[in-house]
Amino acid sequence: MSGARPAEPRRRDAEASRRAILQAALEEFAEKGHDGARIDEIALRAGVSKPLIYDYFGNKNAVYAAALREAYVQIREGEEELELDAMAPAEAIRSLVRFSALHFQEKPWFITMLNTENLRRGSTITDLKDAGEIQSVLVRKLAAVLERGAAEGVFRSGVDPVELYISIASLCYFPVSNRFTLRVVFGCPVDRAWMERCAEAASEMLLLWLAPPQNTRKSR
Amino acid sequence: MSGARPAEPRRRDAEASRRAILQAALEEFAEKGHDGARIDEIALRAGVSKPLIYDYFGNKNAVYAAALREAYVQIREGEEELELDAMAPAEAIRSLVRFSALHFQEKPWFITMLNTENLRRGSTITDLKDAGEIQSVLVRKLAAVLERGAAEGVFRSGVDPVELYISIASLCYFPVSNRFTLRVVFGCPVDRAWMERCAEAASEMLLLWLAPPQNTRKSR
Amino acid sequence: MSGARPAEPRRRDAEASRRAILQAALEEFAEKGHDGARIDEIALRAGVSKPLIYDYFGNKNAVYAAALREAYVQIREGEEELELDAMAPAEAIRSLVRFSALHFQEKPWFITMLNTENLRRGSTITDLKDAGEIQSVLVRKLAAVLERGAAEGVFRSGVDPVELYISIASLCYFPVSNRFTLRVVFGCPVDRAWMERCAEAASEMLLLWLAPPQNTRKSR
Amino acid sequence: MSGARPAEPRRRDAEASRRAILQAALEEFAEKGHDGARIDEIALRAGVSKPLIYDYFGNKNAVYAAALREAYVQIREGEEELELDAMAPAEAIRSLVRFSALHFQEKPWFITMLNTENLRRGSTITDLKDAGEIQSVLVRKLAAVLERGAAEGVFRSGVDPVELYISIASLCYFPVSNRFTLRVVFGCPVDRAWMERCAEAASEMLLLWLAPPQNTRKSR
DNA sequence: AATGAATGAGTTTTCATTCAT
DNA sequence: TATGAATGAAAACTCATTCAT
Repeated sequence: MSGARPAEPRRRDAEASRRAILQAALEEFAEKGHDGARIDEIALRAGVSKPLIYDYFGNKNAVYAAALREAYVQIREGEEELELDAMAPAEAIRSLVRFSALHFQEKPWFITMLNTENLRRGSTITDLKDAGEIQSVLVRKLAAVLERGAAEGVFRSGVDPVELYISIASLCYFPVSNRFTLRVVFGCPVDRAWMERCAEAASEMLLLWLAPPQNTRKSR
Repeated sequence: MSGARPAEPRRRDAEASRRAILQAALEEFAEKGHDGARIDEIALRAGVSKPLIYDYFGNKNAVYAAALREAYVQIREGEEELELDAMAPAEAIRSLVRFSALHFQEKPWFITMLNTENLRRGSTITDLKDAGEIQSVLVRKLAAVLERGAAEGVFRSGVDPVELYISIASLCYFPVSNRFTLRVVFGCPVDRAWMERCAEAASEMLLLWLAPPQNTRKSR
Repeated sequence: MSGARPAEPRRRDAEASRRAILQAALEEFAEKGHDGARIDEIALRAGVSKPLIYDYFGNKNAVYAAALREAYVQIREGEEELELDAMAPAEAIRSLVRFSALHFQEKPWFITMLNTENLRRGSTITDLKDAGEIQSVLVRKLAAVLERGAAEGVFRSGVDPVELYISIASLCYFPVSNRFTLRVVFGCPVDRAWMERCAEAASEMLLLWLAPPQNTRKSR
Repeated sequence: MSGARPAEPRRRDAEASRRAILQAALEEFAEKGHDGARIDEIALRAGVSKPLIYDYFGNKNAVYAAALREAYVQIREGEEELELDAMAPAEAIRSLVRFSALHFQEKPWFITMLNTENLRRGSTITDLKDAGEIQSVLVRKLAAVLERGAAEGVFRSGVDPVELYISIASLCYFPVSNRFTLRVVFGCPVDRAWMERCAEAASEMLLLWLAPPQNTRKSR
């Protein structure tokens, strides 16, 4: 029932072993949460023995911390590839919304890791030294887009880039994070097409909100 | 170590014991998640012995299912008290947004229970027979508000009430659900005032989105 | 191979279970030392399950601490039964020496517990609140004997009772504590008879040492 | 590590590694006992890798056996340097007592190794082929001292040198071996000065005991 | 001669659950 | 109705030992 694929052995290659453990941990913690995750299962998924995990990370919490960090690193890598500078402001927003929705859906461990960490009241992320820097890049990019948009007259000015980012994330996060309860409670068909419509609606909503006061609606 | 307050004993009152266990379970599961929750701790919080919990509920999963159901019941009770019919359409929207944001923040167990259940891929809610009905009331109310708004010319027509509800929930859910990571990663001061500004912005955004095509912005 | 006797079960009697665990722990720690002792083995010896041990004591160290305390309690009980007041001073000394030698030999856990605790640099006994009082009774009794002896002119005065006790213990302790190495290195027949000759010699030595300056030897 | 030397023969390196391991093992086993000692820690202390230890010694027990033997070798070396033949009999006794007390205190691994081995019921020393010879030298020297003393009329005759040695060891061993528990239980200030007073008293006691029947006390 | 990489077989500890009253 | 006593099964973690170079 649990996704144990023995994984081919990578013999005597410390760095490869480390990375295998990290990815296995990310998946296991994301699927089961901090307390539901099993070191045994991580070892199985990574194709290594349990003691090796302790050799490399020390204890379960440290493995968890490394997995949490990895979740952030992975989304940051995706965000950094976005070339927002090269796009028209409205297009940049649409692009980021689309990326977020996609990433949340295709790398499901990101959302569940965040939920798990928030359930634990952020006790681990607080200790990750570089957690702050980890997303500052994106905020700076967003600030630039907002400025350009204001200068070009397509956005109103004075929008806080962090607030904008949180709105984007909110609209993309909830439908994915809560897809199982939504399916049961509202009967939503929580599939790819539905998610894309969500992202579409989110872009609409955000661009309306960013539009300058006197502007009439342009919409799609 | 966790917030165990022994609670005064309720002697020989089956219904009271049941309710004490239920509330204790709701808090424990909401604080620690399904796997982190401890039957011992629930017994302690409820001021009863462990075997009593098994007598009443059968096993840990059944206690969890009852707690999950209780979370929905509690929010539905709040929503039913909202007199959306008596308000102007825009006011009704604002009111629901405010209520959602407030409820998420003041009854923190709702969000964490949903996250926990979604981490478990909805395996429990699927079996709750009445889960579907549980929120249909609200959707019907929202549909009525939307119709009234369209009739009065303040909303565009053709808006799906479920989609609207999900958007409302999204904007209110994420900032509360992720408050610990947001604080660390973005340095947000995740307090009451900040949440109210989030709700304010959410209302703005939603009303703009609901506005009919030709309408100019009203804003506050 | 290890001295596991399943022991008859004492069902549903908390105090009896506690005592069974304590005695089993005393024997196991005394035989194997702190790190060699096994909780599994203690459970087996006591005829209870492992979790019960954790219920009652908390963890291995706490079990060890309780066992160490018990070792002292047991020897104190023996010492308290000695009626030194009723004996002539020299007889009291002989009696205490004999008791010590006997106790060391017949309750072998006392010596090995002390050795174990000293190997651990007294890290546990330091935290036992009542460790100090535990032997003060005996020292007071010895002081009385010394005073009586001095008054009667059979002992010199000014002997420190603690120093005397340590000398007694030294002479009785070493031959028992080191019986295995002594047997191999010196070929001593470390049996009951040999131990009694040791105690005899110890008494001689101590009484000579206690004798007042002018006294001529009485000997046996 | 040592840079400017004409390449040393490999055998010398091997021998140095062996000795480093042996001393590291002696210290580790003496500090933690057989079961508390860690091969990892021995490797660390010795500055070599774990597999090297297995190459040289085979397994943990063999390392332990070698360390135990080394403890005896070291004390024998000290005892052999004592020139008991050149001293007056009483002086020889005092000298040996002083040496024992000093050695026990300054080479603390001797006592803890003996205690550890006795905890293990001598299972290792029994297999050391040369354990017996290891201290016979000292016993022969002591026998000679006793004979000289008897001939000179300062000792009574018929004293068993082994019994004498055990008495000496007893009085010097216990206060050092049990210094941690003694400190807590009796409040003894177990420092250098205190130990010297113990040795002093031990010499007194032993010489009184060795004195011939008619002799009056000399004392200091 | 020497070591970094890896693990099998335990050991302590935890926890949902049942027994007996 | 209620609970103190007890445990089987499993989890995190450890450690002597071997592998491969």
